[in-house]
Amino acid sequence: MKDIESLTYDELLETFKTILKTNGLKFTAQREAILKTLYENPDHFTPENLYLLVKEKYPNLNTGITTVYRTLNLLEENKLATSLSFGSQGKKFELGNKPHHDHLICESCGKIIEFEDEQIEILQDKIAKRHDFKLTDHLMQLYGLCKNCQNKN
Amino acid sequence: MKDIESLTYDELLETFKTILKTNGLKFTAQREAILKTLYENPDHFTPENLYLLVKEKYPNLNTGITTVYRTLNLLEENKLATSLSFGSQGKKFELGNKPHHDHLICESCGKIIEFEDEQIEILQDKIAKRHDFKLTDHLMQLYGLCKNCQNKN
DNA sequence: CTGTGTGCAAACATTTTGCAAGCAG
DNA sequence: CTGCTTGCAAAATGTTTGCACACAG
Repeated sequence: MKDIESLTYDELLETFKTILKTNGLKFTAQREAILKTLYENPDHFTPENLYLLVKEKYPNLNTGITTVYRTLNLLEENKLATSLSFGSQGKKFELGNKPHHDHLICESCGKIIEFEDEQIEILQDKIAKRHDFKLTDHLMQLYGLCKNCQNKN
Repeated sequence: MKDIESLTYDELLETFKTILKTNGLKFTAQREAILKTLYENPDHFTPENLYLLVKEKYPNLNTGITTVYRTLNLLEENKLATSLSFGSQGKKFELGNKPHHDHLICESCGKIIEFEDEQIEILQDKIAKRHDFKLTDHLMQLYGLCKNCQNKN
């Protein structure tokens, strides 16, 4: 499978429909609305944020937050989305199955920058090997102040 | 200040008392019980786990989980403890102010192995610089299967 | 004594679950 | 039609707060 982030929306939608069919699940308007909202806003969402945005964009669907949670979990189980745990509480989700990218998080304004670094990947593999671990995933988050917020003070 | 993890318990206790005094706070039996339990069990605790262990070791103090939370937050604010956010929910705490160490986490048995790697630190600084970030902290967690759990299958 | 600390219960915040009605296939 | 899906309300977690009493300094 291609990386999710390089798919057009139609390709993504097809992938999603295939997953649903394979699992005997149904394609519904709410599920599509959530997928599309994630696709069109390449940010990191809390379930709450996403819920509000979906309600705003598709008010007639009257989507419940329960459905947002259920859909996000469904997407994550099928590798169409990824969740991140942050400092204090809550989770954030992003569309895509990006095994090799990490996050820089501004502690002042909350901005999240994604980055990739192959050398980090290589080092992680070495470390895992050193401890007899078979790696399945990793999480790296760098916290600090972004350029803007450094200047504010 | 020396690294927390190299302190004897008495030194740690003195550090804690100094912090309390400096902040006009009081040294209580519950706070000591929690600190001592953390010191004697160099593991990663959820507040719940720690609460149960403290209750078991010091049943007469009748420590409440509220106090455990409050004490952990107090320790964290004063850099005597660090908390980690994990996958789904909850936090884990560990004693110590260890700015430069990270975790390997077994997804099967939950075991946590700590490691340090200077090269990773160096790379992180480079990445931050590349994005004009001023780093204050970082979190790196590698998920996988430990040796034992690989063999189980 | 004074004011901080404590445990309890209640409040909160986030996420999950039970259920009856709705709708996709 | 069948049974998966939905929204709602309620439950389940994990964490914080209000309060009256306890106790450290």
